Amino acid sequence: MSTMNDVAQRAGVSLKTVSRVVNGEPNVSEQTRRKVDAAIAELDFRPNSVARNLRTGRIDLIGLALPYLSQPYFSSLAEEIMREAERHGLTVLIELTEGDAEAELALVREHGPHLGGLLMYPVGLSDAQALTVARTVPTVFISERAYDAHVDRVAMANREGVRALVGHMVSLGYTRIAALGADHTGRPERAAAHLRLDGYRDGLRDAGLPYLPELVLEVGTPHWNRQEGSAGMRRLIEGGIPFDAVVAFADALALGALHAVQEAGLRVPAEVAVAGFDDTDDARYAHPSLTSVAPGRAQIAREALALLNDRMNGTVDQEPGRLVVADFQLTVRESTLGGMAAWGGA
Amino acid sequence: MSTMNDVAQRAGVSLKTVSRVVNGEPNVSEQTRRKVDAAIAELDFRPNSVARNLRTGRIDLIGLALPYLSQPYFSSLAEEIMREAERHGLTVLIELTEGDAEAELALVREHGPHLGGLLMYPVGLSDAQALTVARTVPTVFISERAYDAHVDRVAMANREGVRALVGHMVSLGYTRIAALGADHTGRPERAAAHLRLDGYRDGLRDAGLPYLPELVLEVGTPHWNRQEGSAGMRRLIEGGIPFDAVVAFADALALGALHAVQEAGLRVPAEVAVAGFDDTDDARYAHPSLTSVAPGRAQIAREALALLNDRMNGTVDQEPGRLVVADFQLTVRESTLGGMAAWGGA
DNA sequence: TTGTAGGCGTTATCAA
DNA sequence: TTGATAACGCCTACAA
Repeated sequence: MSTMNDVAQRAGVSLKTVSRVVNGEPNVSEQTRRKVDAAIAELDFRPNSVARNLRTGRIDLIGLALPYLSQPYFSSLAEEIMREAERHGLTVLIELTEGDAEAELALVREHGPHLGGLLMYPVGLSDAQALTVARTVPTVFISERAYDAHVDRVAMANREGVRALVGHMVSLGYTRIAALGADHTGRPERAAAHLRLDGYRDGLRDAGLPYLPELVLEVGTPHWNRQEGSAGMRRLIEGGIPFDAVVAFADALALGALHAVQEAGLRVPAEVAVAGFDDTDDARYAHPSLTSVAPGRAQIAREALALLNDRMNGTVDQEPGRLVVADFQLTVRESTLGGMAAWGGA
Repeated sequence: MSTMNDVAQRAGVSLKTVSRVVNGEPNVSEQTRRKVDAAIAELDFRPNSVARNLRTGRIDLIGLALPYLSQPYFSSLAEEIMREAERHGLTVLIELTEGDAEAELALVREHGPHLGGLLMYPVGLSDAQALTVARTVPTVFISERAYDAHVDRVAMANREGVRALVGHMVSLGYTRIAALGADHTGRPERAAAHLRLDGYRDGLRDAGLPYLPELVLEVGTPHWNRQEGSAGMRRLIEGGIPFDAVVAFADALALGALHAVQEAGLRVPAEVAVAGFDDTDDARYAHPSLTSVAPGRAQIAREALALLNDRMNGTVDQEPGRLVVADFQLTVRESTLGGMAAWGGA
């Protein structure tokens, strides 16, 4: 690799002049600029970002800490974030935490000081630990859980999204709407479940429908997967409790429910309507295709990077602790609306 | 952040002595070492890797270039690679190419010179471009396509895997076995399709079965998704060509096929057996659960990092161009074996 | 066993 | 508009 020095010699100018041209600074004559540009091209010079970072103390590398990459929500979130980071001229270093507080902390201890910023989807972190993280490196959380510690955060419209889902069901004439995925442990890391249940209650209230505890299904583990969804739905069916719709708090739960409902010989949506949350690809390709709430992944990525950028550049005097809630979108498909769309369609 | 200088002052020793302690070099008295360690702890000193890298020219950062992250195969591969990289003390910087040769090259131009190594799943790269990449930075390809340019490579057992799949079908008594996902364009970037078709022929030959072109289904696009699988299968069914098994070249195709077969009122596996390739989570959770070939992701990650590590450290005198083919595993589930396993089981 | 001098490639300072 | 010189934090070579 050629260095700035090589370019300077070749162009017959000083080091600093090359630096000026490279960084687009003013006060360089057009003629000099051309000479330098030519030399840069000839030598295929590329600035050494390591050296640049050392000198400026600014780092164009941000960390992205996620529990997993193999779950559709996280991998598509990661994709969006990487695209957005590129727009900001930032490079993304991905770390997996597996949802373990110790791993989340270790990562920050290890890499934090050498990162320009950090986007984290915290799982196990306590309030105190969250503060430690945010003190080590400019941080933005992507999380449904609110932290006491003041950290900038981007969240989904959990409550409003489910509320709209229930409203949609009601508008189609369904009245005995089950909720799938509730949590009654009250543990803070299950905030998404709590907020979505709140939204479910809101939706019922909007419609003047009663809240029936027997229609609210908890699932065995905090993992919202198809098996849990399927098992939960089977319990409801076997319990003989009448219902005509299911609002699941995640697409995976909804897909499991879909399976159990169909296995029980019930037609979807003629006899039972089903909807999910997340709008994953699986929802689009399911049979029937699944109505779902799209949480605005692109916006989440955009907002998260905007907040982080502010912090990194110090271009904001507001205290950390800002909250942005992304807009959601209700994506209606066959599982609530019937056979209008073709299988696999949007 | 405190620097080595701060530590040196605090401990009352020279900069170099601190450096020795930090890097675990010999020739430091136990007493001095303790003094320095104490100062390091008090100041919470962490070596600045930027400065270190600038000086040593060695970088513990590797790039991982993938076309997408939102497809299950790539996200789970990325997970495995990150786990393995951590074991090697390497940090992973992920880049998305979207399968575009220009993006693949740009990424290498931009970041290549400042990376310790690169793992790439090339898609659009020509032979000449592959050489450019490998010259810029120590590179290992994860790819089914063989490049003329000598670059180390890790691949799946495409041919052997499908051959085993066909053998499995034959052992269960199926004789009219369709292949789904063939490519007759011969384009090099579709090497996986070619090799898997070879494996299909091998399997038939092993069993003394004839190769019947009417049972070999091409899909419309190079994208192996459910819709393509479903459409392909429908063509076969509507064509009235008798068949009793389907070997799909990807799980997504198999899942689409499963759907089309069931929609046509055929029972799986009683009337038609179905199998895929990749062993994604979707295969495990499908209904019926899908028999598939597990391509050995963990081993692919392990071998790729082993090869890359060799190159980065120069601990190998072999020319680049080594090839490692990962072991595969046939995962038999309900879609070929019947209702022995519970839905959602392994 | 310990320390000094110099330099990695870039940007910042200040003078010309 | 340009350039000489110092500095970022660390490691290597060599000297003490």
